Amino acid sequence: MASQRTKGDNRTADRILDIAERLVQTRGFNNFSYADIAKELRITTASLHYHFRSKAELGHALITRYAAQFGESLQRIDREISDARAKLEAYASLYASVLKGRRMCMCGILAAEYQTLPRPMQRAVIGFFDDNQRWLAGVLDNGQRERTLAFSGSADEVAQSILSTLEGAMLVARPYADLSKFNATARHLLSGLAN
Amino acid sequence: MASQRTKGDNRTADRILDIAERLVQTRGFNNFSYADIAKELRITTASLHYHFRSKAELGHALITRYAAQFGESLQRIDREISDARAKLEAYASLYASVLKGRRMCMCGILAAEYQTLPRPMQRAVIGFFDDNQRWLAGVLDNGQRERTLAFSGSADEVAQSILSTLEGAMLVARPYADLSKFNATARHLLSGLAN
DNA sequence: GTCTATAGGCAGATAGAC
DNA sequence: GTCTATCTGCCTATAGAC
Repeated sequence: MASQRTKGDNRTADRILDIAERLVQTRGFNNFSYADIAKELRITTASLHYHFRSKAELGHALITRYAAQFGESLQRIDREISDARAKLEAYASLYASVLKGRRMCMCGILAAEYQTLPRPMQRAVIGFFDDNQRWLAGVLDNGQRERTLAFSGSADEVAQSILSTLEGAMLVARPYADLSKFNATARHLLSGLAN
Repeated sequence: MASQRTKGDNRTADRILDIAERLVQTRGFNNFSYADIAKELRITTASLHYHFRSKAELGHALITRYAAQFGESLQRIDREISDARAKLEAYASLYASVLKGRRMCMCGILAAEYQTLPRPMQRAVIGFFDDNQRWLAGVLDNGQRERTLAFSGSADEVAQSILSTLEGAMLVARPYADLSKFNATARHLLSGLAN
């Protein structure tokens, strides 16, 4: 199918994605409508369908863009920080900054709705988690070799554990609107990896 | 308002709650309908409204019952297990058994939808988390005194951390339908509290 | 690219008979 | 307690004019 990239001007498509992204991260994929976006953007829902033929397609585009942006953040960490422990702290800060906006990690909230999502979105959520875990495992491996990190079990298992803990910390802290609840968990998590 | 408790026979109400509970834990509160329950129970949606006047009321009853059952499980742990570390393992097993049924913790999935929930349900979700954290903090305090557990930071912070980690481990593991992913995180979590 | 108009379905909820 | 019938509203999506 022709993606919106093939259409000349995609500033509108980007603005749609911006609004939809915020709505997904605050309300979940099934709990916002084309009407919500249309109202905010001051266009009609019919126009939205020109940019994204279906909500499923919009949803898939959302995850794709989100994962790409997150990947860029990880590359920036790799570029600017060499110490493994500092990398993990920067990683946790990515989550904290999302939570600061009263949002969940997009794939965290989609994981909660997983069984109601269209297949392509399900696969993309899994892909996001896999990418994160792979990156974390790499950081952990390096840290262990350089003796700046210490942990028992495999790097994969600990990577899984870090991802889960940060997602859970966001999930639980958000209803309280209390960033310090998140930070306490992140701090405890990282202190367990100190050498 | 007259709750369904005041009405003579509440076997039907209980069956409604059983079905709705499973639907919430697999799909989320906003992603199932009275029609779903009605079909499974072979009654009409109009009859459902006799037992629970509104979906909001049904949702509140769901959390209340879930929290009460969970509380009973905690009491049973307190009764049957004295070692603090073994209590935490039993606590993690509660989560594992929920996940085994492809379900999320009810309040975990409701936390993801938090901003779309009616006020009374929001308060009940917070209450569930508070209760769990309080119980965990008590276990941690005892374990620290008896030197069977060791951790840095306050018992409250570590309790918060345990709750968050287990909720997150469920959230992330469920799309993979892989219990071992959950277990790896739970094991890593508890190993960090060993003495 | 955006609009009006509308289709077709599903949601939660209520009235009133039995 | 359960039913039929119905209401109102919202949802995603499409046809076709501009």
